[in-house]
Amino acid sequence: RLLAPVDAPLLIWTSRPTPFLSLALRGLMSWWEEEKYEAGIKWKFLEHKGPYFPPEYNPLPENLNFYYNGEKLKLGLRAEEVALYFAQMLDHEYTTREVFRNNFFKDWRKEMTLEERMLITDLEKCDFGEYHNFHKQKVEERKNRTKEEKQVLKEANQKITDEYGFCMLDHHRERIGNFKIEPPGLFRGRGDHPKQGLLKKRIRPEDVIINCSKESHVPEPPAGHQWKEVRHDNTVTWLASWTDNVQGATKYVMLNANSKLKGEKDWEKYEVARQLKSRVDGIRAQYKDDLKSKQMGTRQRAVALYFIDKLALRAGNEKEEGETADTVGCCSLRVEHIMLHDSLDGEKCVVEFDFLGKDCIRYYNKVPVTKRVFKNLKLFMENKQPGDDLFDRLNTGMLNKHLSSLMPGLTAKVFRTYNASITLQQQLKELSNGEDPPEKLLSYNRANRAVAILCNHQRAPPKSFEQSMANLQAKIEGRKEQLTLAKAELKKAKKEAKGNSDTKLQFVVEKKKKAMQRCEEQLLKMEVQATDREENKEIALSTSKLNYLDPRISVAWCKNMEVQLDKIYNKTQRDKFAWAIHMTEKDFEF
DNA sequence: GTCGAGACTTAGAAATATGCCG
DNA sequence: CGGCATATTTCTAAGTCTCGAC
Repeated sequence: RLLAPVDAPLLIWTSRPTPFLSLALRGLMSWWEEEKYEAGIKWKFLEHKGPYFPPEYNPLPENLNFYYNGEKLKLGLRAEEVALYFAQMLDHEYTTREVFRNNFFKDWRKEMTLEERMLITDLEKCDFGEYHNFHKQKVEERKNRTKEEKQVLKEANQKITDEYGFCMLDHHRERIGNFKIEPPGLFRGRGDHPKQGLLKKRIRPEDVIINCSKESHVPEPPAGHQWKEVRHDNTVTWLASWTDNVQGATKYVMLNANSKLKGEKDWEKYEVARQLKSRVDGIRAQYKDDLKSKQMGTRQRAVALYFIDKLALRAGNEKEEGETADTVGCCSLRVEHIMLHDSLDGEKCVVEFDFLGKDCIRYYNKVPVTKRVFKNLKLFMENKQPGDDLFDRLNTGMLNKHLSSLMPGLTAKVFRTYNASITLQQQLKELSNGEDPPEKLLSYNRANRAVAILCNHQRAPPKSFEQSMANLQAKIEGRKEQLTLAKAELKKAKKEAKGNSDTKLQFVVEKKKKAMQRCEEQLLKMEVQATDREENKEIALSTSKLNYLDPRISVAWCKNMEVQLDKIYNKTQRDKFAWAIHMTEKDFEF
């Protein structure tokens, strides 16, 4: 375990607690300048108002009807509410899926009265049309709200945030990340999820555990209700929790990313990754050596580590079958997920990966590997069925146990952080040659993009992508014409001014020149933007920026390149990375 | 060693806000 | 100044990893 980040300013000031404490107490110090608590203790004082509950169900107007088999039918309140969840989603592809429909129907029937259940036995015979239209109408109304109405709503929301969105943690007033209890609805899993469509039930105060300090004012449950439990556990960071009925998982109310608790953890994460930097050569030498081991388990571990390091694959924990979509990571790869090519496209020993990873995002890649890795893979695949585990003698527990013996704090995911950050740093060095601001930004985005590609961070292309590209192209053409015109005018003005000492004419030349240059600049800016956008069509940059790239690399780059920080980090991101912005100098090296 | 619960980070989609252009 | 594209925020699912019971 790390006690303190490697090159952190001196944090442990136990020898002079008084001035330190008073500053901290008065809120004059930033958290990254404060002393840390002993291992495992996350806070000494925690006070909050409890989570915010969504409004109760508001019954539909009397005149709205549901039809079963063409017959008008008045549903009871509970059945009506759940039916509306489904009706609201009718425009979504989800509601056409067999699994979604069956799951919904099964759970919906549980909410029905006995009579309703006797009657309604076939989802195909259900007509939610009026519910659906009612919902669409509501959405339309929401869209058409006047400025004044929007303002009123905004203020009401702000009031809720002011009251429930903050807590006191030690001497800091901190923003809470998700202080709103998740509203009920139909479960929307990603990809081919076996539980899609199941009813996600309404959470009541009786389901919620509150965590706060003993000496704090315990939050009041909503009128007429009780909390499930109030506990005072300062070894955890959550303020409230409940169990989700669909997956049986615990959900938490936690602090915002700009908080002390989250920030410290983030900082520590990058410090561990930097430690890996200085040890990675040795670790690579070792797993290369392990490829020859007599122990099959060791060899499998070595190949897995090779993939995790080279391709930034996730660890790949086992998953409970039938509970989630069928996705894999490194350790859970199956024989069917890779194909071996002795030679492909002029390269030798090529492994072709094709599998669904986290969030059912497809990982597809063709990678040349070393002979030894290739031979090992052949061996691991011998006499196996497509559905068998590739690494049958390995799991994430064993892998991480081994890693933590190589370096304290080292786990599989540290390689992702390390490789992402080091790639950004290298790319920024290679790509940036002092140019115009838009070109510098393009370089930054390209470096970011290299990381996003490494980590396989994808997105659905924006709906209006083609249109917006075409618009931009048209604008570029327009600007080009304008530039030609501007150039011609400049030439003309120069000609007129030549051999003429009239300062007025000289002045005109200057003016035309400026106009031409401005035009040129704008054209360049647009062309750069077009390139950037095209390259970014199916790549999501935000995930790596937020979770994998040591912000100090970016802050140092901005300082060196004289780029405004807000060109690469928006307000939220600057808040989250305040610690890095505060402490980073030009010479920072990851 | 194995297993499941628990706690926390990482993820892309969807909703909402912003701002730009005619 | 309104409509639309883009940027930001919100939402919550889906991972990783640790720990304690057996």
